[in-house]
Amino acid sequence: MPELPEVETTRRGVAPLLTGRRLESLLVRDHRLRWPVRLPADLPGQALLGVSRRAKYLLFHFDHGTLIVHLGMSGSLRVLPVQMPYRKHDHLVANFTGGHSLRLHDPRRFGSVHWHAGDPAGDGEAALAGHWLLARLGIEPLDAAFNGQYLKTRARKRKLAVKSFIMDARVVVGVGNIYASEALFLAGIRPTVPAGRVTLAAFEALAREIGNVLGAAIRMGGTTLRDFVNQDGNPGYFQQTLYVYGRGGEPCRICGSTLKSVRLAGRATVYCPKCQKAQGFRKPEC
DNA sequence: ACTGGCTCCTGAGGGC
DNA sequence: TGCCCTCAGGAGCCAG
Repeated sequence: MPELPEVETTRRGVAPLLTGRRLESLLVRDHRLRWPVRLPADLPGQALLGVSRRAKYLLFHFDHGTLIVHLGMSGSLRVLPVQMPYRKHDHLVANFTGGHSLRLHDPRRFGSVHWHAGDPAGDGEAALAGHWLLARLGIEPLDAAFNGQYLKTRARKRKLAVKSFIMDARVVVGVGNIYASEALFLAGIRPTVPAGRVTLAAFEALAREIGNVLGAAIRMGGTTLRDFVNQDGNPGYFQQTLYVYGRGGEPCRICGSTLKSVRLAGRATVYCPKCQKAQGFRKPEC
C-alpha cells in the first residue's frame, strides 16, 4: 500500500533512470484501472523531461503533456531491462531509449493513469495544477506552511474525527491510515476527537509528528533505492516501529495499556486510551 | 457546506 | 492441503 514516502521513493528511483530518454513504445496490457486508460497515439516519440510528485500522484512530464500516475493501494513501478518478461498484473509497459522498460504493476487496479495534454513551458504548469484530479488537493505535509496554525484554521467548526480530518486530501495530502494513526499517537491525540475541538498546541504537535514520521520514512526509503531497479526490497518506511497501527488488543509500547480498536469512516483505527487524550497531553518517550 | 457510506479489486490470512 | 469467508485500503462520488 504505497503511502506518500513510497511514492516519493519511487519517484527518486525512477527519475534518474528515465529522465532525458525518449519513449519508444507504449503498451497498455490492461486498460481497466480505476478509470479506463486512454493515452494519445503520439505519446511514443516524446522525451521525458522529468518526474515530479503532487500528493500521491506521480507526474511524468513529456514534451507535449504529462502522464499522471497513481499507484492506488497495490501499485508499483519498476524499471527493468526491456527483454524481461511481463509479470501478471503488469498493466502498463513504457519502453524508453537505452533499453529501460517502465512497468506499472497493480494487482488490485485501484491505481490510475491519465494523460494531460499541454507543453510544460508557458502556462502548462498552471494548467496541470487545474487538472480535475489535482485541482482540489490540499497542502503538502512537508511544505513549510503546513503547521499547527494551518490545521487549526482548517478545522474550525469541523465536527468529524480528527483522524478523518487529517486523512482528507483537501486538507493535507499524503497522510494515509498508517501515518495518521502513528502521528496521532506520537502527538498524544485521540483519533475520535472532533477536529474542531483539538487545541492549537495539539495541532502543532500533530503537524510536527506528521512531518517527522513522513520525513523519516522517506529518508529510510532512500536506503532501498539501490535495490529499486532489480527486485522487491523491503520498503524502508515499513521498518519504522509502529506504535499502534495493526496492533489493536496488544499492549501499548509506552504504558502497557491495551490498545483500543475502533472504526472511523470505515477505517481501522487503533489508539492507546491512556496515552491519547482528547486534547493531546504528552509526547510519549521513544 | 459537511459528513458518512459506497465502490472499485485481488491477495492474504484465519477457521475448519 | 484446500476451500471459503472476511478484510484491507485510496480516494472520488453521491445521498442525506
